[in-house]
Amino acid sequence: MLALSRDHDSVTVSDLSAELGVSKPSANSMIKRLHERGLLVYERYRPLRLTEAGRREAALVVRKHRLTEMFLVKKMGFGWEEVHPIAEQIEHIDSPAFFERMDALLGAPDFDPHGSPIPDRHGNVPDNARERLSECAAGDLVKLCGLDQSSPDFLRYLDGKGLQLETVMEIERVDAYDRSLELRYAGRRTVLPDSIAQQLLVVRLPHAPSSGSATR
Amino acid sequence: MLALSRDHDSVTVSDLSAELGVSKPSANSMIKRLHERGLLVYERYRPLRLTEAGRREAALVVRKHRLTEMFLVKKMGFGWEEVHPIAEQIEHIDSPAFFERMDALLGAPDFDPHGSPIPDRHGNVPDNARERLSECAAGDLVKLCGLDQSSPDFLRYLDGKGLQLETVMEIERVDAYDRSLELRYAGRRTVLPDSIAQQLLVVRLPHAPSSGSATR
DNA sequence: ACACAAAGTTAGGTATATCTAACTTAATTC
DNA sequence: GAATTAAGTTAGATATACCTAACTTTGTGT
Repeated sequence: MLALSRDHDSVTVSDLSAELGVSKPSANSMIKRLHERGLLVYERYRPLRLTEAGRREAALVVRKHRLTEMFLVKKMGFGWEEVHPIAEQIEHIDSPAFFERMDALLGAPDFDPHGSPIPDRHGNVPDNARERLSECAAGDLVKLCGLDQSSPDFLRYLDGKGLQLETVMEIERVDAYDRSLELRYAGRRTVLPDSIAQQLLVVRLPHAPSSGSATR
Repeated sequence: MLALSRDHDSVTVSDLSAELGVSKPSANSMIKRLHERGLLVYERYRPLRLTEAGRREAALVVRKHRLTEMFLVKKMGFGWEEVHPIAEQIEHIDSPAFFERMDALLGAPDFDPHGSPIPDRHGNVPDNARERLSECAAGDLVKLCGLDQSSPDFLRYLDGKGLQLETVMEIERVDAYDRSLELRYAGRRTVLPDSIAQQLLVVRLPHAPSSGSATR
């Protein structure tokens, strides 16, 4: 529900049934159960919305998932492309102490290894203003800080380009016709198609001082 | 099954049903399912035995459980009395890579935080010759290396006595009547009742050289 | 405003895992 | 060795989570 409501503001029974790989009647009865638990707003034939309690409960599961991904990468040496299926299982472990310990060992991180925000223990999601790389202009200096999608293939593609979170990139040129970007970062020069740039979330940095001008 | 077959050599339906907290018919049908999967030997009205395949499969779950306990204690800072319920959940995670990583980070330990042996990745259980503290005699020098029981209360009791795995103890005196033991270790002198000593597994060490005699 | 397609719902069926109650087999005691 | 008791099993009920097929509602296009 929470994932689907990011894109479309209201979610349909069909969306859920497709997402979960179950029939529509099955999705329907799950929805009714969640409604009885007060986690979503349900009226027959109407689109669905999470209640605040539902959104919070979902965010707490997301918190466990993303903390786990971070732990797997930072403390256990996994690559960012392998952690999702493991975290999907561990997120269902029922032990507040376990996840609190992870959080503490990681230094209470705000973002997971894919740059997605980790909700706090009350279900509030930290939000930083990020924009898509595809919306930036030539001359901009930006830092990669999130991904719109985290499929293993995509992550390996980025690995192949030497791109990681926190990589600082300078946009050299934007092609007027296909909107592909020519970038310089970490001593390389790369061209990314617009389709990829749309999936990369960045923060804009103050422009690099070309001559030696101290900040301030 | 595996846990129960440690004590009694053959296991009964009632034992299992009591252990699992389900009715005997439920235990019975579980047993039949395991029999169909070739994991245990079952004939109507006869006692049960694990097959070799069953014993191995069970040992691999125990491996995951004990590796997890070790990881929680050594890498995440939990106390030995808190890890069992968490490990009971994590042992069911389906990810060979996850447990391999744990094993590697821990340096392939042979024993868990309670001194119980960790089966290897083929389901073989390392066995070291251990005996009960209650069977030792005055004058013996022993090292605590395992527990027969690991309930949180028992573990906290041991914490209170300053007893941990690897603690080396000298047996000062064994009471002829109640068989309680007077011990010296870590700068303390303690009396343990026989009921406790029966639960402590130790290895016997060569006697302390009272005068300066070099080993060899 | 009506028809029609898409989405949502209900009804009813199947499979599974549990239970209780009744029955069968095995083991023990006199 | 027969009777009694404990253990094991079968039969049948209940609850749950899914399914397919049939039906209802909504909303859109002409």
